[in-house]
Amino acid sequence: MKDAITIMPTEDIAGCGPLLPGGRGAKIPLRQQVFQFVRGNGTAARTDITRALDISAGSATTITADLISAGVLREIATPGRENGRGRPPVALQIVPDVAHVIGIKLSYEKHTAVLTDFAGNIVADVAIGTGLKRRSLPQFLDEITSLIAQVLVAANMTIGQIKAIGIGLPGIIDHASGRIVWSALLQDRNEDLRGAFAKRFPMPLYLDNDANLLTLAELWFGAGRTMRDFAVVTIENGVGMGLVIDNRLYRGTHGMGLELGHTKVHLDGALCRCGQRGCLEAYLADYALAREATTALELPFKALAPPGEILNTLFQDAKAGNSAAQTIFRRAGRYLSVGLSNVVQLFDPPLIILSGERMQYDYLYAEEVFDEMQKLVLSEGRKPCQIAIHAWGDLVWARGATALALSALTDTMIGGEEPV
Amino acid sequence: MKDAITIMPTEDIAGCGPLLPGGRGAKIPLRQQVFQFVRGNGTAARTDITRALDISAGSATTITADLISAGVLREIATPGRENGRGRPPVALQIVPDVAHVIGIKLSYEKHTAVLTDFAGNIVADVAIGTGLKRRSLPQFLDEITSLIAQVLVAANMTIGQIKAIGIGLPGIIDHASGRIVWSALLQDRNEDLRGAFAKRFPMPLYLDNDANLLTLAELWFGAGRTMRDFAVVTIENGVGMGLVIDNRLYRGTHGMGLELGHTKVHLDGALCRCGQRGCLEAYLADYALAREATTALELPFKALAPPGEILNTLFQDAKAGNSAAQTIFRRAGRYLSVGLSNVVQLFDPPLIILSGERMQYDYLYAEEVFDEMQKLVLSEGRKPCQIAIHAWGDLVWARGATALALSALTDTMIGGEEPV
DNA sequence: CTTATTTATTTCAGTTTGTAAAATAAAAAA
DNA sequence: TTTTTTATTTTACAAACTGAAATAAATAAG
Repeated sequence: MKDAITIMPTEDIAGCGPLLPGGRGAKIPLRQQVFQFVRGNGTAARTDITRALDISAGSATTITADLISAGVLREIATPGRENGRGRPPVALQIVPDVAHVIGIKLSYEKHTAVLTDFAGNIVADVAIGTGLKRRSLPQFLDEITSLIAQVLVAANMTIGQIKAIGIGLPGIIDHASGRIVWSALLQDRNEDLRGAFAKRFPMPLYLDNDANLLTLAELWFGAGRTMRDFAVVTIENGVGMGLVIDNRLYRGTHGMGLELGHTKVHLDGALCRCGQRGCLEAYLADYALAREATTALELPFKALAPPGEILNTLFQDAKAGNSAAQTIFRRAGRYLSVGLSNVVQLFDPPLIILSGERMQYDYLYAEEVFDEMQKLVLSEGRKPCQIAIHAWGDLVWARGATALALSALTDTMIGGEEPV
Repeated sequence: MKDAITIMPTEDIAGCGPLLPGGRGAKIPLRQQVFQFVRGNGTAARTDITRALDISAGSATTITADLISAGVLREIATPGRENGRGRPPVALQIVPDVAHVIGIKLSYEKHTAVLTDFAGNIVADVAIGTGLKRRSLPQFLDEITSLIAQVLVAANMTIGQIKAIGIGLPGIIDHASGRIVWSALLQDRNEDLRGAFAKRFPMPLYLDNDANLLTLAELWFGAGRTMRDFAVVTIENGVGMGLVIDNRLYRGTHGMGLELGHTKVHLDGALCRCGQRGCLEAYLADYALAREATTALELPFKALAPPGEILNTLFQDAKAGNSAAQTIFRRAGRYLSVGLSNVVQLFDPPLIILSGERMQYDYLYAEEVFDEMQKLVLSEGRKPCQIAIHAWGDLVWARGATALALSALTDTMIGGEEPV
């Protein structure tokens, strides 16, 4: 079973964006396919395009000429080949400073922002802490404005150079309308962030929830680039999930599906912060573990200690051999197996990426957990689902947000539809 | 909440097949769109096509002329309009006897077959009982051959007129390769039914599992025709599920997802016939209820009584006020709530169709069950998921199989890809 | 140094799949 | 009859490609 688990390196590859064309048989115009291919590979010659996309050489010439005259593509000098016979290919690349975008992740304790160029290269990033618990929309906008200002200073750029902004936050977000249906960060519900943003800034704003941001980050910069279908599961404050089908993010019909954390794994089970009982999250999320920890470790009741700290103590204790602490992790691990097996059973992805910042508790991500997961799955004739563990830096989310902005921006600049 | 539940009539509408074009922005050729539109509506004039598909009148002329000369479409005399002003539209329809298909459902106690024309009209149907438990592939093929022969006799047709055959059966079926990875109907696993079939019959064979058949039936003939996305859940021998996304059947990556019956709803819970514990099916399927019934009703241990009979007794007892019997249904109902809420939580469909032959136990399909389901779902800003209960006759499955055959046949006759 | 060979790119004459607008057809109303 | 209205057909033309021949730019061979 061990070979079914991969610990992913935090590699640094050229190019960004999905490397496969979108939806089955979907005939997106060659213009976009070419653009995405070049962006995906960093640089590419016309022949590469011809071969990779299986189009005629004539089309490659016409389309690249078109994109070059549109200013989004350019030829670059190649560092002389070593063993070439015929006419040398001339490499093309995205013109990086045609446009820039900012991606923002808003969270409970820290907000981050990343500024990238049109080719997806990071130009600058900033992080700010926040003391606020729940904010009004104007306060929220002030925080966003401040983040934008800071990252512009760090990049030594002006707001006019930013052509799109992507924002992600936990909660129920309506991607299509740009409204925040509900979020623990805000005082009120159903706030029209896009509308309010438009009164302060000229460029378009794209919103999504944080799990989708992470999934997008995997699709654009991570393990999912070469995968047509995969699922992403993340355990942080809650248990989040994202799904890519046919190289595009699947958001559910109303854009509020994939709430893995609130699927029920026990009738009348443990209490979840959503008010329900038996949610997967109530066995796995940091607050759930912290809750048990206060009992098991006979900690003094401290309402003020952040769950993160309690968990670290708990983890140290477990490592040191405290069997109560170990039980807590072990039970959580079993529930993780159940949750993952349900994902496999329903979505049948070839790969599940466990992704996020806090992929650290070995007890949760132990081989036995994945072994048990595979056992819980009907395995008649099934290829076992691969599991990849991907620990990113804390900029993942914001990078995902830049992907959101970039893909929308590409839509408007190249025309037509892109596989977000 | 009551308005969120619909009991569907078994209507009889003209036309068949999905009424909406496939995948988002998917540019399927107009030729196919036109064909599907006419088939979907039963009859349609060129103007209807022009307006509905938003194409130019010229294209309508060209394409219909093309389809007419290909022999798949024809003009029919219209029964004079009542209040028409201008030139009367001339109606077009699919030529029904260009081709015929047979759809077959193979099951534990009964096999059914339906023969339809190219427009999807039923020409004949047959059902045969079967005493066999587990068969060899040759025995299986003999049964299929016999069904085909009988339905041909009933329709007074010859095998040469059949251009495609669709077959569905419970188990793990590889739709793409036409192999039966595993089925309780067969002795051996990984049998190449398509290959074996090809040695006896000249026409192509399309295979799928029974839950997908039912979903296809809803998409082609039932409640799903006007829905872009919906889920189908069926409770029979097991708990099955199907999903339509963007007007096409979603099969999971390896074509073996959507095993709702084997998602876990209880760690170390009730024993399922799959060998695992805590599967949803172990609380809901007929064998699970029958298992409890033998305890509660203090029935003599009868290994021979079929679950259906035991269940009927149980149901009568519950109706008569036996509280043990009622508890059994009530618990099953609660688990159904949990299963459905998990479906909503993960897939977020606007509609779940509870479909199948045996939608009869009011205790399971009571309003309270759906009420509880809605309560189990995170409902912040969410439109409540509609529930429709659709009790079909026992030909549903075989009709779904004809849809499988018809859609593949259309592919080859009209060219290109269809949203199966 | 010149010529062949090889590989990359461009040019150019179709083809396919549509559209838009004018022309034609067929009916009811004036 | 003539007008009006709606349906269908015709015709010219555009967009997005393809395939094959022509051209470019390099190395290898003589």
